Amino acid sequence: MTTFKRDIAAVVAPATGLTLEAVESAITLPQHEGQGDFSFPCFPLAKSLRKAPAAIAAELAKTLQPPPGFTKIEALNGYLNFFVDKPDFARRVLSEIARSEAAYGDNGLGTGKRTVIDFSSPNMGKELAFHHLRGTMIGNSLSKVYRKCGYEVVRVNHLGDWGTSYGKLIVMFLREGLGEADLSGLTLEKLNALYRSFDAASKQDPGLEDEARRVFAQLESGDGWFRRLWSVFRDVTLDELKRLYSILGVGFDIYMGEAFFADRVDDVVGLLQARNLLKESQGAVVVDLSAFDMPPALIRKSDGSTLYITRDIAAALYRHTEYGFARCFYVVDNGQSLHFQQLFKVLELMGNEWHRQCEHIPFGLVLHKSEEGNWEKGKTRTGQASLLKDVLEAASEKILGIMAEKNPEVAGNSKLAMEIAVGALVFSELKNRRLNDIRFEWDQALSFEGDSGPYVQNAHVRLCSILRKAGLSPASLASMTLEGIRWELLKEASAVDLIDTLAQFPDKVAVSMESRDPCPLAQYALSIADGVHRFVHECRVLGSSKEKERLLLVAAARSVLGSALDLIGVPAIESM
RNA sequence: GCACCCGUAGCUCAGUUGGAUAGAGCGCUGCCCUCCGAAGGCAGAGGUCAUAGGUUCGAAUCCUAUCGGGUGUACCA
Repeated sequence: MTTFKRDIAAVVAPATGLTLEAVESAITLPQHEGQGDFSFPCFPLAKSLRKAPAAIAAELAKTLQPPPGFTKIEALNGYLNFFVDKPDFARRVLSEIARSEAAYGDNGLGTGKRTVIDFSSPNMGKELAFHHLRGTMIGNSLSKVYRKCGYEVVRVNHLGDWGTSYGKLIVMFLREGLGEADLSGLTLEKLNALYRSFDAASKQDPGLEDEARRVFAQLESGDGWFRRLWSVFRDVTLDELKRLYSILGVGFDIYMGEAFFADRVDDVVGLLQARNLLKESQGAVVVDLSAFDMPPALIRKSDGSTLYITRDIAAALYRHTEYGFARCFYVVDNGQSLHFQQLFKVLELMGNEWHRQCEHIPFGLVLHKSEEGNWEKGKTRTGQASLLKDVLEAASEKILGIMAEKNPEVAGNSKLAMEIAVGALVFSELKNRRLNDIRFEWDQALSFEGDSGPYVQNAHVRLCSILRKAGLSPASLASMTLEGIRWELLKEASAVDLIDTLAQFPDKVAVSMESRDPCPLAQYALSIADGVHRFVHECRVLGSSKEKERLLLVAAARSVLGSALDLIGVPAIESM
């Protein structure tokens, strides 16, 4: 794509007096038929040339020679429209895809740089709710996209395994008369129930909150029994967590929770003190941020225990010295933006120039309908938010029914049903821009029609099916010879459009990276699927006189669609 | 009050370093399986891009204000 733009720039720049870069970045892709394949708008030239844009375009169209690979240049509405030589375009695009395969779309933007991506990061003792899927899959996708751009990526799960919540769990555990003997059979459901009963009990007895804080303070100062309970609670949660991650196809390089940083907070306090940033206020130790129009950062509570910003400072310092990151991303919901503003400001005040390399990647909240009928942030503890495992299960069950109805060959394949369920749920999370709030409704979450994961997966399935019937494996692109391919035969509108779409993949990868949003790639997967469905509908592949050419396009489309699906975390299945 | 985010078709949303005639899906009206998978394709209806100003040759996109919705705002994470 960029090589085509560069070729155009080489012709246009000398004639207009603009730089190559200026021309290249001004070139756009036209939307409508008859406008060619690449356009250069002549409007900015009107002032310097003191001529109407339409006249400039007309004159340039007359005098310029089409660059190699182009057939003609036309002027229309003040635009200079460039028409590619279709067979040559097909040759260049498909050859490149065939040559690079899974590496197609790679770019070296991040070569030699390391990026830490902190995502998912759930709290221990609580079930994963549906809304955790968003951050988890955005982080998962971004880590793949950044890897594709050459970055070395460190995926960190910053577990919420420290804090007053543990005081609450321990208080309830003891209140219910449980002990060592009950630890072996402990489940995450039970821990969740403890949270709920704590909430109920503390409504009756507000003193319980204080007790929980006291217990946490004891835990933090090293109480052995409490430490033992904490450790079991954490393990129980982690087991269930990893079960769900494996269903989702998500992996982490490091599970390092807040507890790990708990005994580094004294160092943080020391550093803050050395910079003379600390101040006592209402019995607590804070960094005053009023000069920056922000509430103070609470470093230590009045009972001496720490808060999560203190541990986040410790974690940032640790990550910087340990990984020497070029970038450190925090994929956390938009509700925490003030926290991250405070965190980055404190890092700056501490004299860390690298605070600029830290970035909050916020995403919109999942809203649930309250009893009053308002849309608001769901709460796991009140049971208002839906659990991720329940949604996954309901989705795969429904899909199992659809499979039995549509394709007897795969009926009863529950593993496949789960892959389709994951594809559906993940795709619907990522097809919209990450900052949009999402309203959770069961019938919408379980809707698999239209622009959905299954639709995109189905396009991949059909390509695989054609390749299979041709006696080829889905990944057979590499083994196909380009010798004797008659490129001019790929001339039907659906074939031409599909090739055009495939050519855009590298640009979409870069856009997704720059915007730190998987959405452009999800939308792109959708447009490949559209193109695939139209192509296989219009153009018979097997047994056609153009079988060799069309089979190559099928294999190339399969390869690019597979890459796109992989980047957004939707399973690229081969039958359904 | 202040801060962050959102407002595009009846509904859910793409489109955003400013470019030509604003696009999908769902729902609605029809059409297409002796044809590699119909979880598909084709056609139709549906829009003052929240509102009002501004910048510009050009604004859904940038700036300002207003309205509406979500979230956060000192000892939870």
